[in-house]
Amino acid sequence: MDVRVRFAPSPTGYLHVGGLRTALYNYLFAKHHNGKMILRIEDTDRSRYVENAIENLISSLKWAGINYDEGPDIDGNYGPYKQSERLELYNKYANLLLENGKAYYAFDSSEELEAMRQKHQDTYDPKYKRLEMKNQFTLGIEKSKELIANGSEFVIRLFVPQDEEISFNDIIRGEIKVSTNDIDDQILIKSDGYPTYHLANVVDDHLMEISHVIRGEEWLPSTPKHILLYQSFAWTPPLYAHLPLLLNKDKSKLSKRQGSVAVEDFIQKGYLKDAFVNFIALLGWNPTGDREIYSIEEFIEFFNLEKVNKAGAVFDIQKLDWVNQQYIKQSSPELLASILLNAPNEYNISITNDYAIKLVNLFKERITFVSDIYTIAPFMFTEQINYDKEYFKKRWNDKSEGIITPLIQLYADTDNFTHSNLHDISKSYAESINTKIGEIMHPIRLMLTGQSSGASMFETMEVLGKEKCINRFRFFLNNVLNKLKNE
RNA sequence: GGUCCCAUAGACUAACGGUUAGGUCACAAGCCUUUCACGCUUGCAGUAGGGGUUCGAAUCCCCUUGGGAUCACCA
Repeated sequence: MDVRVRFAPSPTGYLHVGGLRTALYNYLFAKHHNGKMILRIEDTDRSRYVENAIENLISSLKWAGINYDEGPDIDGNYGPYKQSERLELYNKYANLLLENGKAYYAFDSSEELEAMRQKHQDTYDPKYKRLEMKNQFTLGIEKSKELIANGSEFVIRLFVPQDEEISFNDIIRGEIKVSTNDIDDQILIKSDGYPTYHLANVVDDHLMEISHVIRGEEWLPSTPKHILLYQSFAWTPPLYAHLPLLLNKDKSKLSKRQGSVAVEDFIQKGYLKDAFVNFIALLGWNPTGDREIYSIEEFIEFFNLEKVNKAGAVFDIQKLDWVNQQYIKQSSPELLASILLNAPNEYNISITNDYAIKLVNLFKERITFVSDIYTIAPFMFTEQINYDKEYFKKRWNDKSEGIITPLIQLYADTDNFTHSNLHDISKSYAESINTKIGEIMHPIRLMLTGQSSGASMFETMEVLGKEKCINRFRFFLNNVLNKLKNE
């Protein structure tokens, strides 16, 4: 069997991280089996139309490297790939069900439906009461057709039989059985002529020859309806795999209320694509359990639905950040430099690629995001050094000025301003005056950076360059030191 | 409330029915070091509870408890 899977989001504004995980698993599964992945846009709710939503969705998928084979922007033999462009199809198949007695017309207003639910509120039974409402059964087929001919609004509902058992085999969860007595007479075609998810989904999956439906667990309760639809059409249903949910800290379904859920938010925060994908892939599935970092090729090679977990997984930002750090450490300086150069920052200077490469090499072991360099090392971008009183008290003592002044002259006298030479000069100087190197490192860092800790000092000096270092030393001694002492 | 799904440490997870229940994040300590990180080492911490089946159960079955999803002319 040819593997054909689909990711079928509705364009409600942005791609949810749960959606990305679903898309990713579809992609990994398709690639693993040399199959095809389809992107289908489920835009059958006109009231929820959002400008640019499809473009956002696609750009987030592309960012993550999920390259589907067919979709609204990639032609295939099963298009169109937007449901709003397939309306005749749904109506055609709804009519087929009507003719076969598997579906029927109904004319209830939203007020009447509301009243019906109110009436059965005590038993909490909101299912459609076929024999109590206004439809083809209570009005008769003649009257129904007359109403439609006269322009009455109508919907088409699925006729759900009594006392039958619907069962299907979920790849992740095994056999699931539900009685038809628990299934509602679902609306298939809305009064605006658009299909609901259930009809459109089944018709499209069939016509697009989808072999495996891999989707979120929230769809599990409506899968029996879909099976019933397949049976009503006498079609063979696809295989199903319902993925565990991504969860908030409190174990509820991951939602906007408890933090970012839009993939674009994570892009904007500066997560590396490969890191984010790596983290998402391992939420609910792990090929071995003793590795945390995999390439996308390895994910494709190892992916299998059978090993996907059943229980939901909490989306833990702390671990995401750790994964991102791992990727920063293993990324090329060129890549990191280009990210740094493109990251927004508050400094009105333009830095060279060469300088950016030096910066990422210097700081990449102590950042979570590349752009952190701008916040942890302002002294690399501006001469406006902020000298903190607390740091001064911590890193400067009565002897510091006497120790540092001659050393500055030694630095000024060398033409070889490399970290190793600076280290040698400093070390032999410290030995000559019989002091520990820490006695000179701390004051130097304070003078140059205003900070009490940070990256390797001599490497920092090399990146900064001789001229800036000497100027800052002198400026500090002449203009800053007395102020700090007197504060 | 009905229906369905789920249950290994705080979080992510591994474990043909046979392991001292393994790895990772977080947390703690130590080492490294000019500081802070990185790294390394060590530690803390788990099979929800109760019954079965079995020579043997985290693993299979049942019950309880707990959590979640879903029940729209939204997807």
